[in-house]
Amino acid sequence: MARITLTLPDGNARQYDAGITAGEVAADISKSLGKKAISATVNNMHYDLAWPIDGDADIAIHTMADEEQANELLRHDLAHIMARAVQEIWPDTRVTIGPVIKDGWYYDFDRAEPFTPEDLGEIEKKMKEIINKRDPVRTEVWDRDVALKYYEDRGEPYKVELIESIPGDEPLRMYWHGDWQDLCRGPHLQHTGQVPGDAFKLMSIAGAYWRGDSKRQMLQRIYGVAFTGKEKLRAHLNMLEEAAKRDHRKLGREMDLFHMQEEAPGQVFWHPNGWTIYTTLQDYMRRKQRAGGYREINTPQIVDRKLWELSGHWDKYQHHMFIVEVDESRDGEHDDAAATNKAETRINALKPMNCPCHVQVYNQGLKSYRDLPLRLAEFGSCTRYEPSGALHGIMRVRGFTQDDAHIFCTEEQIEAECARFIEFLAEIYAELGFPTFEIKFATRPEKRVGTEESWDYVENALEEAIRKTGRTYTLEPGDGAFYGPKLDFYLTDAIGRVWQCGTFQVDPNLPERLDATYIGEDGAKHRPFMLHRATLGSFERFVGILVEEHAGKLPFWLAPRQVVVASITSEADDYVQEVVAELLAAGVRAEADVRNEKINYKVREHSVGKVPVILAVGAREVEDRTVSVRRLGEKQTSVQPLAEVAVTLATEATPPDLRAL
RNA sequence: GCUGCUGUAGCUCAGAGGUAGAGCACUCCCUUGGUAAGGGAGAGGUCGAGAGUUCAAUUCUCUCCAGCAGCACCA
Repeated sequence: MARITLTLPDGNARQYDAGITAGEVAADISKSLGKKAISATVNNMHYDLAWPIDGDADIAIHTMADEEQANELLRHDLAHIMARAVQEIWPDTRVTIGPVIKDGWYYDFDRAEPFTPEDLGEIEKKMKEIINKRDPVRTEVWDRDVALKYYEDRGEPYKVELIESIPGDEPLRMYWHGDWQDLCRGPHLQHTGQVPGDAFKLMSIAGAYWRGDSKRQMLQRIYGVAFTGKEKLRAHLNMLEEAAKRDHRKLGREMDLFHMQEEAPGQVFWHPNGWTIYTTLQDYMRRKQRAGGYREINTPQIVDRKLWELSGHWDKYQHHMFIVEVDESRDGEHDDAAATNKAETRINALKPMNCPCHVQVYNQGLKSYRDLPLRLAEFGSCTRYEPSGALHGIMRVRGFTQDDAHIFCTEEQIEAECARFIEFLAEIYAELGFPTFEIKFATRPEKRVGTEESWDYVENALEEAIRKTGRTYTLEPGDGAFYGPKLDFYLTDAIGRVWQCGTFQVDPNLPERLDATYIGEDGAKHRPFMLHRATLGSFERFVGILVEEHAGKLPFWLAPRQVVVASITSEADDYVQEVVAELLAAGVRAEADVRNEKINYKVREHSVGKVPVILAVGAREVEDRTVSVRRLGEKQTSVQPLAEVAVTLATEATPPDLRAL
């Protein structure tokens, strides 16, 4: 029997017979470790205690104290336990797959009857029974034929399909939780009793396509969350509650930022408060872009289909466009007669993107290589017929405005423009309170146009640009557009949700289709590259992110209502107006509250409304020309001279790019 | 778009086969109150839209619309 050497994390090496299991190793190290062990990491692979180790390896034994591994195991075991529970309650249910995800797991089932929320309780109860039984977990490796036959006989077509999709040389591993069996890569715990029965919860039921393919069967997915202890579960549920409180749809209503209604699904009715945030952000971006070498333009909203046919969008994205048909023969007096005259009907589309229009601006007049790089920016209002199920508050809408720009440049300029953009974006994100962000680099997809050399060059330029900014990125191989690679910029909000905002895409295709050219140094016509880029993405989404990130308590300069001056007695009313006037003159968004209400009431109402500063004035303040300053979230107040407060607040109200250093 | 759920006053929600209720918000009155809800009165609803069953539908059934969760999508 061959001998192998296993090296522990402390560097200690031990000799064993090949084929020893991780569990046996743990027991050999110490009796107590043998009891506490749940799994092992063997050469960076998460190993089941029951799996044999065949060669020399680094090994680390895990116990429940190793959060990462413990979570993975217990969540995966819970997936199996849940599937078993479901099949025990409803034997006619077919099982499919059940992976571990962030904070928990899901399992997809095929069952004629829909699961109801009440069913979740029943399933949970059954799961707890299974956990209490402490059923042993057992694993075996099976031959393909045996496995296929097994699942065919049991009428589990999804499992059969799964096996057929697994490459032939991979071993098929089976796991049993008690008598219940599932095809599974593992690893797992040793018995069902190791799963903490009080630290999991079934969360929701939803539809999900088999194999993620919308053309295939829709299954029923049950989501669960699980942790190593019940305090952690409670903390997680608590976090979800907090997240719900800062939902921009809820805050949007509470802060009177915007509303949406049935007649215009996916489009925003901005109220004064929300529009203040929006325009403040837009003014800021306009200044940043001007300083960043962009020229701002504006292009039409409704464009004849001919242009979309030329650009290629009519072919591929027609179903995502709002089509506007206009009878050109209409004269306003004989609508009925004219409407029948189809020959004069003109078909337009609301622009779903700005790029083709920007090329039209570029194409006016001859361009020289001296004009490049030419950076054309537009706060472009776009309309897209997004699928109904995709809409989400103001984060995913049908009508939105991008902080869009297209940079026309030569191939050699791509790298510098890319680096320049990353710096541009990084500064803006930092000023808006997001010092860190993630870059995803999407490279050439399977289906693509262009030569390999060109892809090599452009991908290399982007990579080099990122490198020069000293930033890191994650590679998304094959995720690029069919015409070129792209960078996407992601922000993480205060509760860990990730949002795609910025983007940078290299496009040699559209200039080709729309025949954009420039005259080179050699006097000949050349084809420019087009770089699509957006910093915030869309104002709608970004306002939503800001609201959620700050739980409505926006930075002072972005807060729609910055200061409320509240009278304590009506004798102070005149002074209140004076204070408001002085603050307004200083550039602060101030308003008066001289309603016949107690100061307690006013403080509460404006605090709930997330007004960052409340200035209360009564007889004393009138006398001394002071104000009592109360900051949102703080209990104590301080009485300060009005003149001083006006200066302080005026400074805070200044956007970050205009502040003196 | 798909699966499931939901739609009652501005908001949060209760309700029942016989044309509706609470709290907050709103209006008016009293109260001039010192930092998170003072008191009283009043007004406010084709119960998402349409069709069907019924003597009778907001309630039951169907269709549509919108929203929510997830999936798919996000050029």
